[in-house]
Amino acid sequence: MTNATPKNSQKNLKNPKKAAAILKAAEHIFAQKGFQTATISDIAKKAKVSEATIYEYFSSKEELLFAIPAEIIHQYQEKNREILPYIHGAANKLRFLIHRHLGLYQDNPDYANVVMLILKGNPNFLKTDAYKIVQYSARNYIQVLKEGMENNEFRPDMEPRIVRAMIWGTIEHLVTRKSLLGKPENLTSLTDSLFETLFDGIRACPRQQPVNVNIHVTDSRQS
Amino acid sequence: MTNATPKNSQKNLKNPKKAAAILKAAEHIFAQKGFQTATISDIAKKAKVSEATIYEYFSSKEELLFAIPAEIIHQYQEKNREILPYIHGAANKLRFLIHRHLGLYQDNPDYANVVMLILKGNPNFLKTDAYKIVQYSARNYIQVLKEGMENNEFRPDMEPRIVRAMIWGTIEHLVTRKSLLGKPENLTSLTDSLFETLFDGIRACPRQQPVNVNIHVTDSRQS
Amino acid sequence: MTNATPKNSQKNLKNPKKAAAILKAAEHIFAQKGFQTATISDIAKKAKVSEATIYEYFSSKEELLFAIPAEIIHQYQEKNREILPYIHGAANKLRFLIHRHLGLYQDNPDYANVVMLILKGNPNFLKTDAYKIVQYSARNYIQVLKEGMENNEFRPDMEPRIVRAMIWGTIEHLVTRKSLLGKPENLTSLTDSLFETLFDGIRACPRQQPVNVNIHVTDSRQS
Amino acid sequence: MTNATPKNSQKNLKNPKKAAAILKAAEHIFAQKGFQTATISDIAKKAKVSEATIYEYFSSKEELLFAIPAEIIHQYQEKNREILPYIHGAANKLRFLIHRHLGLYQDNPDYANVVMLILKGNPNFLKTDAYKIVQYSARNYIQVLKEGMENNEFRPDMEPRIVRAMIWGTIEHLVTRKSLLGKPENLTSLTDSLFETLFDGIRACPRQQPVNVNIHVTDSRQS
DNA sequence: AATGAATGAGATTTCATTCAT
DNA sequence: CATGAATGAAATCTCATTCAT
Repeated sequence: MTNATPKNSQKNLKNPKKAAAILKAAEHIFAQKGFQTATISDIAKKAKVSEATIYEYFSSKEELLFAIPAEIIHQYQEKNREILPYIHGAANKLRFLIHRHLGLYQDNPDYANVVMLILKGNPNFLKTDAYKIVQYSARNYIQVLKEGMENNEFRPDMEPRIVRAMIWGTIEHLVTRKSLLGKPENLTSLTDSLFETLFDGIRACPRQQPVNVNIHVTDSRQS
Repeated sequence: MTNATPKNSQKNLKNPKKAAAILKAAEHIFAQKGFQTATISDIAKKAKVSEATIYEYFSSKEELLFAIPAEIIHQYQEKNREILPYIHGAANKLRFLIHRHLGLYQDNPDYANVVMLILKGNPNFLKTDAYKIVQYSARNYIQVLKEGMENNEFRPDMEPRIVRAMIWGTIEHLVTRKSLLGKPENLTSLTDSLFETLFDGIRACPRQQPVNVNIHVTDSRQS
Repeated sequence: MTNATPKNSQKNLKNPKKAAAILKAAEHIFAQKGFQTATISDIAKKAKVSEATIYEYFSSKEELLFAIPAEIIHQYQEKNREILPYIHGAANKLRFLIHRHLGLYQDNPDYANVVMLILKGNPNFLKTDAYKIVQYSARNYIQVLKEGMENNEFRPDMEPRIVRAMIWGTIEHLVTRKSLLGKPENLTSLTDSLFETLFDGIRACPRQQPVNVNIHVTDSRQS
Repeated sequence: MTNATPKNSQKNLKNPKKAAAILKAAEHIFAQKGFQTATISDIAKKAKVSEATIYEYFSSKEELLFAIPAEIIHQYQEKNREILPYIHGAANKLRFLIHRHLGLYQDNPDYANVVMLILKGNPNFLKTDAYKIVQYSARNYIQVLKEGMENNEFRPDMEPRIVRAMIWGTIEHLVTRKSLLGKPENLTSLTDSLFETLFDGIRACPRQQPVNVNIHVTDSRQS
């Protein structure tokens, strides 16, 4: 029962196009119906393969579920890695990460559903390789936050873990709401609000009344 | 799912002690095993009643799940309502709400599991009465935030919905992490970090706003 | 997975009549179709219960199979134990045991099929409690054989284990043939042939031992 | 099951080496796991061919199973036929047959497993050509037994079919025990015990009390 | 001749749920 | 009220087998 060599360790097995089609179908069906309610038969139908074929590519329904994030996250990370160096300043980088993060879910609503409503509640997902990538992606934030502290862009007494928790938590909260209620129609447009609030806090500016300076120019010259 | 005539509209039906025992058992078993994996039989065993008895009190497994939050949230709200008036200032109220919120999950880890890992992912929960209370509880935050804006404790350009999303998101993120990874051992001790970060932001040298200077030049020279 | 308390340790669970009906049906269907070919559905239909009910009484198809011999062997043993004391002489007892043994299978052809064609080839059966009874029943033979050796009914240099193997082997061979080919129509009628051959061997002119003759010569002649 | 035009009537089709390799692999895997549990995939892996290739040589899993005995029995028979004429006396021949029979299984434990635990319980096997050879091999015994009766080596009232059943039954019983329990480590060493018991029976020698003969010599001569 | 890839076809098993007592 | 007993209804997963290359 303890398979040293799991049946399908690499997803590239056999026909990768078909594997991708199955994954896409699974993503959609799971997003639509949830994990338990969705059936392999549904997914097979959508992917236009037989149920048995799905098992040629993924050894169980759960493995199929866990395989969904891999590709999408990989590409997401890749692009981040590519662009980040060109952005100057930790604050700008942070804003970029948030924007990308929200964009990821905005552009892939099925994926958002799967992650927020299904994967997040599944403790087994934590043991997954896909989860490793997620963790890795979390480190991006920490790096940028630390960079900002060294830079003097961010407060030196900032606690990166709390801040990251705030960012992720907020994003996940917003994405989940959108998944369930459809409410924040547009996620990426919230980037700035989120970023600014995070950056400047919510404390009222200590009443920055303008200072009035009266300058009286007296010309002592005799013209 | 929307039962016109729900079998047991009031949970107080029959023996309320037994209903509570069943709920407590359900909370524990669901927290332990997840919704699908948990069986009515498990819950019946834990509650020391027969499976059929559970159906005397709750009309379905899902209704049983959805019934879990009612009592605990009710008491939570009650206490909040009771204490809040005695706290001065919106900031202090906000800090209090955060502390209570974290405390709720910290003190009820089974409940935390059920909410974060099971209920949050179940779209049907939104149709529930129990969810109404949750929504109501969200309004507390909004009220306090608005109070703070009117007070001039919070910035006038603050967006309450975003801020509330940040608070809830962060809290849920932390609680979920604790549920899954056990990691932030102590949740309530994070209250201040969270609150301060939210309040003051992460920008270095905050309040570095330029001073507005009105220059009024009066020229007494005779031209 | 390692159930300390197997789901249905005692078959008497619930309605013993129903359990017996299921067993009888299973015996018949298994005998007819073999283990793999037979389906739970077949058995359920024959027993006039639902498939699920079968699983209320027996936790798996294999357990159901293994449960078949228990009752029948128990009664067989019981009767043997009851009668044996009234039979005089090891040879007679042995003949009786053989007769009973053949009779058991002759009177229960379905049971014979199940044992000879299915159970005998299933290594898991050896771990079964039912198998313990079978072993116990084997000891009957050994006892009687030993009794006969002490009695001087059987040769002192006889090897009980070989003889028992011969008896069991022959019986099983005959029963299997009957199960498969229907050939020895009547099994019990072979008791005597088997017993005699075993008893006297196949050597021609047995007991051809030289006769010892004491010659006592009395001479009445007058010398 | 009775294929009018069996796909591969002669096993020598194509590459006979490969056919033999597949058969050897099948023998091993079937012996190890049983018929149902063993998969074509297992066998293919062991034989280092693809699953499809197996179907080039054998038209079904069951045909593959049934093909296992052919070669081994053929050689066994061949050798028997070769040697038997050189053995004098039916008793010696019988002893030889028993010895060979036990030796066959002793030297081929996988084969023993397959025959005793799998083939014996499969009624379809009886329809097989391979089974014909087995039957033929049984006739050897009958011939020798009859020869012994004509010879006056064996009792004239002996019943060859019973005796053959005893021999086969005993052998199969012993082999099965060894397959399942590993118990009679060495099978061939039991040849003599088995033969002697069969030959001389188990009856104690009838207390050969010496016969007293009184000879009274009377001399009627007149001296 | 050999095989990689695809699938048809079911059977076992599990529970939530019901109902008669 | 409480429950023991019965079951309906599926869904996952497994392989033997086929076929195009």
